[in-house]
Amino acid sequence: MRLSDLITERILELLDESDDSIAEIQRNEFANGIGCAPSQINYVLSSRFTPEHGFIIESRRGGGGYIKIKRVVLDGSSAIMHIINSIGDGIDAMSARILIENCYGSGLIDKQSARLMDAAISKNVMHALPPEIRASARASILKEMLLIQL
Amino acid sequence: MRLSDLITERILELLDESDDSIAEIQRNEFANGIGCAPSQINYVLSSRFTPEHGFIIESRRGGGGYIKIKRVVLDGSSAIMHIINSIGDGIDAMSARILIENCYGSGLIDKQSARLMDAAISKNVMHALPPEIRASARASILKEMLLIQL
DNA sequence: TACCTCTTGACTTTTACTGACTTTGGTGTA
DNA sequence: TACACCAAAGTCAGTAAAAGTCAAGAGGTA
Repeated sequence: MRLSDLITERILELLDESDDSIAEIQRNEFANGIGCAPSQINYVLSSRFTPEHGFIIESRRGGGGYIKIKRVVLDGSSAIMHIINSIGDGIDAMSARILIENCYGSGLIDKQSARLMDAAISKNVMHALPPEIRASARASILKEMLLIQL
Repeated sequence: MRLSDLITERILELLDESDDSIAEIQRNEFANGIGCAPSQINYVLSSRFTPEHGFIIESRRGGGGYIKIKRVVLDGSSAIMHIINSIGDGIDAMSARILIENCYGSGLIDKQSARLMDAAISKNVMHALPPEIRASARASILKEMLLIQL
């Protein structure tokens, strides 16, 4: 198993254990418990705990420093509207997948809808389109599909 | 025996051995065990393990990467599989709408799925694509979305 | 022959991980 | 207060480990 997966798992565990959806760690100590370089924690946080994934990070350096990982829960159709607006005219494959995952993770859409969205913008579909219009095609498909979730 | 046949056989074996119909391989290692170029695995996957054949591929690059081959259909005679095969390389807007309606009417898909399919191939989406590829885009989107209903 | 399937290898892109160096905050002391 | 020092976290460039892409050629087959 990858280190980054292990780290992700541990953080999610901490989040699940806490009742306010906040995990607080000390970077060096945490890295030590896992057996990796401290900077690896930053790598995982910046690649998997971004606002797009539905998390907010807050930290402090110096003596008694810490890192707080907060899970933000979106709700309601205003959130969907907000997401639709954030998509803009184009979106790359990775961002789209993360967005769908985040919508599902925060309960805005159900699993079946998430799977259908993934299918609609899947590689097989995009492959049939000219590369230069894929981003905008993804965007418009996603937006249409999110619209009916309102 | 051709390499591609051998590779196909090995993957099918792995699928049969697994109890969840998912074969997970590491491309380089797998290619090495067979004695072929790693890219040959991609060739086999893209020519014989397509959605039309009833498989879904998922992969990840980078350290600890993998390729997952999922068999989504065990019984090629299912109604949805027939419909997927009947779509072909292209479908016009009207036929697509009727097809979705029929799937819903006959209970093959639920209402939410039908609405999402309509949204994914709606006028707004198609409008963003060059006219000459709309039929094929509709077809591939529909096929992908129908596949996950299996 | 002409066409299609296969096969390869060079090159690209993505992801993971580390370590050296930087920045920031807290604490103790003259 | 000012300054030195220590204890954190942050940054970044570099390396390695994967999978993806594509063009070119080989080999069968109608």
